[in-house]
Amino acid sequence: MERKHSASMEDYLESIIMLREGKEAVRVSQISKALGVKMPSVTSALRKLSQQGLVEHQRYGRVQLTPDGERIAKDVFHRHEALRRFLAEILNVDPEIAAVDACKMEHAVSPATQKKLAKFIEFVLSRPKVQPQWLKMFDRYVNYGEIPEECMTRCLKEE
Amino acid sequence: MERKHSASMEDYLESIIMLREGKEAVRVSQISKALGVKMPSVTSALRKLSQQGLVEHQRYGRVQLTPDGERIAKDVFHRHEALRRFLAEILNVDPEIAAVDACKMEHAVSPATQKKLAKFIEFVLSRPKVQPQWLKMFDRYVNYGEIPEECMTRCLKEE
DNA sequence: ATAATTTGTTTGACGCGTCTAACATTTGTC
DNA sequence: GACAAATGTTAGACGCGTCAAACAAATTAT
Repeated sequence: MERKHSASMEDYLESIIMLREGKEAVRVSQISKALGVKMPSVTSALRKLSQQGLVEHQRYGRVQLTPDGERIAKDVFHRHEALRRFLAEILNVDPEIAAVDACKMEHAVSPATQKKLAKFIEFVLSRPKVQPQWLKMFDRYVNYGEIPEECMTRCLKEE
Repeated sequence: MERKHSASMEDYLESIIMLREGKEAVRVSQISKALGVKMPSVTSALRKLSQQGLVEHQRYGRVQLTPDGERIAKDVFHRHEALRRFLAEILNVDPEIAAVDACKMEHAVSPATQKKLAKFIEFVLSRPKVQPQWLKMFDRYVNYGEIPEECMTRCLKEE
């Protein structure tokens, strides 16, 4: 689980796995568009990833992940999703902003943190009876400040 | 609140404000050690920050933040602290790892996210009666899996 | 099937942040 | 105060990731 890849290379791998959903294979132009970089950047990134055995890419052809590349791409994607969901569904950050922030933060999350974060999201969101009040309370706290203790207690007792 | 500074430059500013605590002024060597870079890197970063009006630094002299630099440094520091506390005190990530992760993530947090995150930490930690059970429950969830609903209810009713 | 368009690659350049090696200044010591 | 040690700077190089310009292949339209 050593994180020996740069943020950029992780972004390329992640974008490949995301673009591939449903479709057969991925084109350079798609990656370029998805990441907001020009095509030469993609070409050169792919050469590098190819040398590292993470993607398959023949000239003018489609791009595919090797098993190793797939593994890493999924890992990055999971980090991204955990962060995005935490921001959007728990902190109630605007979805657009949550996605953007998650995309930058994902590269900095250690395995230990990732594990805890994933558990935390489960913990907070998985109990449907608790979750709505809880998050509503938080939202109220964000917008209007402290919540009277008695209200807190009353609401939570309803679980 | 436009984030127009690189992660590196933010790190330099943050390290200056952190090293300055208590002491009078900050030396290049201290920054170098704190950030794990060689002194020439510090010198060149300071030149850049100086041109941008964020630090005061005369040759062979001490380093100080300008009001602008101070503002930004504090902002970075607050992001760092919010993340570190979230990871360490809520997710219960190992403190060392939490600090390291926070230090890398801090550059990716938008103002909107920062605001919500700070509120969230307050919300979770500020009510001393609720907080210990709540976090203990999460910890148990992390280590042993799902918690029976009735236990959950019983524990939370105690608030 | 040939021309026009879209897609992809190569080349060479640049900015950023880092480093080493060599040099300069300041500080501490005798 | 001179010398040694510690501290800081300059100069020049490098890796990374990006880009624009020029070129090449593949695709689409006529």
